[in-house]
Amino acid sequence: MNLENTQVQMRKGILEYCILHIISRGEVYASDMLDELTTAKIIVVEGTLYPLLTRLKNAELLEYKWVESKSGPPRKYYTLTDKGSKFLRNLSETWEDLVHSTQTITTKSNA
Amino acid sequence: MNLENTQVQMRKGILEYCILHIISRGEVYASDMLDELTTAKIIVVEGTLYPLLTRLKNAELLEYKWVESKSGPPRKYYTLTDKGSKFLRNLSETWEDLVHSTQTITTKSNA
DNA sequence: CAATAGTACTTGGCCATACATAGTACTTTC
DNA sequence: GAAAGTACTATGTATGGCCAAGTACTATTG
Repeated sequence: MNLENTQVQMRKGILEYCILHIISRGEVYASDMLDELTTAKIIVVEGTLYPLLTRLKNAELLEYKWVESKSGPPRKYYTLTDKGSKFLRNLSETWEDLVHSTQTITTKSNA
Repeated sequence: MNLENTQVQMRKGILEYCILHIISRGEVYASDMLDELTTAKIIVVEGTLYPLLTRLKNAELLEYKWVESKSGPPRKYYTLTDKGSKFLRNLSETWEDLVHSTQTITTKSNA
């Protein structure tokens, strides 16, 4: 058990939430997402993102279409399905609750 | 992949953070923690909490002393070690960053 | 037109945590 | 001394993030 481990654990699920959010705002492909996550200081590597997208697609929360690119191979542009939108709304609630609960714990002073 | 799974994943690491925080405020034993977590709407079962405490102790972030109880078996009262305090401070930073990053993503409107 | 570099996506294996479930040990109460 | 309650322990499972290596397509370049 070390700090790095716990930090990794803390990210679990949150990444999924962020990805869904980014896609909910419009069609994007993987590199777009990586850029936005990096800007928000959430560093993600390909080996994390691609499998996640595949899982989300298999769960029918996402769908994609191939779009040809002028500079390289074609790209998968993702959009949310209806199921994905619903899922995201639920997840938002969960996240808000979690943040609130954590705040309750961490801002409580010595009794 | 379903909602429940992701919710479970979201808790990972955060629980550890909350536990450390609760202990940082003074000597407590497991049931105290369960009560406080439940009050904050973080539902935890024994099978999750006890192994976590053992892990934290083995990592030398916690130490405990046995205290006899008037109503049942003796209890382990936990306190943070110096190492634990440092760990908690690091974790606080990680958590704050994560919340902030997530907010950056989720409050961004359609570009 | 091979060879190289760059972009986009894929795959397999590893690890740590949360959880379910069952079990041990001690104390009080009737 | 049997039952109920409290506190802690042990085992096995599943999941997601990560590392690392690999595939496939396009554009450039000598």
